[in-house]
This record gives sequence, structure tokens and C-alpha cells, in this order.
Amino acid sequence: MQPDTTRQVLLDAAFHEIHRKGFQSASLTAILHKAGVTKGALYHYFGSKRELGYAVLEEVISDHLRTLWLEPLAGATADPVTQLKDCLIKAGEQLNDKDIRLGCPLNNLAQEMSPIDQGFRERTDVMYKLWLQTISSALQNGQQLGRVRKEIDPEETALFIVATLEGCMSMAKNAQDKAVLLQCGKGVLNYLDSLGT
Amino acid sequence: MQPDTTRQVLLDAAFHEIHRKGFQSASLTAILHKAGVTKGALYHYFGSKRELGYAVLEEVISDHLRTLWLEPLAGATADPVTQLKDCLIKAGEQLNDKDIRLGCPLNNLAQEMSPIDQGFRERTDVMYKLWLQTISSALQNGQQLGRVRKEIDPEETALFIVATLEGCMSMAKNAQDKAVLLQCGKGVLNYLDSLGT
DNA sequence: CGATATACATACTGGTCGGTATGTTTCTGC
DNA sequence: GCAGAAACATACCGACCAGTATGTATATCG
Repeated sequence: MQPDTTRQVLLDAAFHEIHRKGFQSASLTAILHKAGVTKGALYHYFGSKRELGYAVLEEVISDHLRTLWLEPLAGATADPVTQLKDCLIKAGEQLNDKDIRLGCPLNNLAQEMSPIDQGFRERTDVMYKLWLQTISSALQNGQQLGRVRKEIDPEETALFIVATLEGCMSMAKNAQDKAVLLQCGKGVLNYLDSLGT
Repeated sequence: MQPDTTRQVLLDAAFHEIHRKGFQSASLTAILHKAGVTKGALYHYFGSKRELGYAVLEEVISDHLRTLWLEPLAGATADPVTQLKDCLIKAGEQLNDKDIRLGCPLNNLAQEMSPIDQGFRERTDVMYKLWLQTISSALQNGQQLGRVRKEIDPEETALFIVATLEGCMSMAKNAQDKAVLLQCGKGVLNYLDSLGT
């Protein structure tokens, strides 16, 4: 097997196990079994369980965020309200029941680890700040284009949006019910509409 | 020591340890050390670590929810928008930096345990449903009193409110910054205002 | 072709975990 | 006052955990 492949297989397996059990309760043995390799391989590529977790954040989860929320909002041309609604709808569509039961990977890790590990907190913080900044810039741009109400504070609104998104995922995760996500998402869509001119 | 006292001391210690580390990573030894008793006492009152966790949910955390959100909203006389804003402000005031770093105990447990333990999920679900129902009833009552806009759906709005609250707590927890909570809370207050007539 | 590094596999270790078995003391009821 | 139960304390157990030490095959490079 190619070296890079083994590393990626390990990262994928770790991502799924961590998503299912949380980082602290994720078993290295389970990850290795899922990846089909042994401990020698793991500790060849990662110095410790913690570093493996960092890599999952920086490489796997970071990619998800980029694909789903950052890149679609990057273009400075269109209407951010529509863009945000599209992101939300697309994100909602691609979530199956298992995804809903397991919740948002970024939020899960942030909630579990940020109080007890600085390394995790710094990394999740960077990602949230990127997310917030991207939405904030899009809103600001929308204001200049006259598509977003001038009165709103882009930063504050971005924070409110992300908080609400994560809250919706949390509620749906606990209810284990996609209907909850959809109902909650409707509330977000209404709120997003209220931002437009 | 009185029997009931010992049980309560154990519950309190367990609540704090679980709040700090999460349920799965909460160490019974740490709980016992904090409580100043030994394993004999613990297993005299609780059949297992899991039952201890259930009791923390049903007795300690449930009390917090009741005191902070259910009882203040129980009276069917006043303006629910004002009541909700008061709850939010009061809740925000009594949170110190440590509380913010550790996040909402109910949300923490729900996020960690609901995907992997039915018993936890059922119990957190009951509490969330109570919370939602209380807010929904208050909003409905407010509509009858002409203090809340007739067009809104009380249930959907209650879900959106709770999701947003939990989202705000999550964002502040990860940022480890009360300013984030306050800024996010401002967004919630604005939204609550938009519900009134 | 030989040497060295890379890329793993295997076997093992100390420590911590939840849980249990067995005291020991205190309180309660007759 | 004595028997039994309640309320704990102490000592111990097997399981699992992250991490390590060592072995081995393969690829790379001079």
C-alpha cells in the first residue's frame, strides 16, 4: 500500500470513530481495526492519539467546512442571502439519519475538547473564526451591493447565524429526528430572509 | 453523616466532574475523592456509573432547568417576550467565566451521550421537550393576549429559540469568551423583540 | 550489490478504568 | 440487648487503554 494511502485510511477511520464516540472515548484499537492496519503504522505517521486528532481536525473536518460553507460563499458577486440559503439547503439535503444522530463533527469536537485541551481549542477556534469571517464578509459585500439591510452588524449577524446552525444540529441530534432539523432550518431560512432588502 | 446528605454530596460531585470532563471521561475515583467518600458509598446508592449519570440528569440538571426557564415562564399572565428576555438576561448574568468554558450541562450531556446511550437520550429528550413546550405555551398565551404576533408558529419558534440559545452557549464555550455570549445574546434579544406586536 | 531508511507488524507494559467481594460500624426494631 | 439491616470502607479483579520496544520486509540510493 502507498504510504500516503495508509495515512489517509488512518485519518478516515479516525474521523469516523471520533465522530461516533467522541475523541476521548475513541479507541485506537477500533480505529486500527477499521483502517486495517496496526499500531506500528499509526505511530509511524502520528506521534500520539492527540496528534491524530489534530490531523483529523486540520485535514478532514477542515475540508468539509471548506467545501460546504467557505467556497460557496467565496465569490463576491452574488446575493449572500441566497448563497447562505443554498448552503443551508444543500447541507440539509446531504445529511442522512446517521449523520443527524452523530451531529456536526466540528461542533462535537469543539464542545468535547475545548475546555480540556488548548491544542484542540486553538484549532477549532481558527475554523470557527474562518467560518464567521467568511459569512461576515459575504454579508458586508451584500450590503454594498444593496442586497442586505444596512442596519445589521455583519459580524454580530454572522455569529448569530453560525450559533443558530450549530444549535439546530444539536437539537436534531438529540431528538434523532430529521424533521426537527428541517423545522429548525425553516426558522433559519426565515431569519436569513429578514436580512435581505 | 446523614444518608440523604451522602447521596446529595455524591450527586453534586458527580455533576461537577461530569460537567468538567463529560460523562464517559468522568472518573469515579475523582468523583469519590471530591465527595470525600469511597466506592462502597457510591455503589450503595447507585447501581452503576450510568445510573449515577441518570440521577445527575434527573435531579441536578433538571432542577437548574426548572429554576432558570420553566418556573419563570409558568405564569400565564404577563408578556412572554419580556419574560423570555428576563430569563436570558438573568441566565447570562449568573454565568461566570468557568461556566462559559464548561458550557451548558444539559447540552453537553445530550451531545455526548444521545448517540450512544438510549437511557441518556430519553432523559435529555424529556427535558428538552418540557423546555420547548413551556416556551411554546408562553408564546401561544402571548398571542391570545395580543402581545405576540399571530403569524408565528409557537412550536417552531420555541424550537428556534432553544436551538439558538444552545448555539450561543456552544460558540461562547469554544471561544472561551463571555463577550461572544453577550454578542450572541444580543442577537437573540433582537430576535425575541421581533416576535412582539 | 550492499547499506540505509522507510513502512509497517507484533508483542508487551504500566496505568486506569468500572465493578465486586468482603469487611466493619452504626442504627433500627422487637 | 440482641438480631438484622442499613451505611458505608477497604481491598481486589479483569478489561482495556495509550504508548513503546523490537522485529521485519521493502524501497531507495550510492
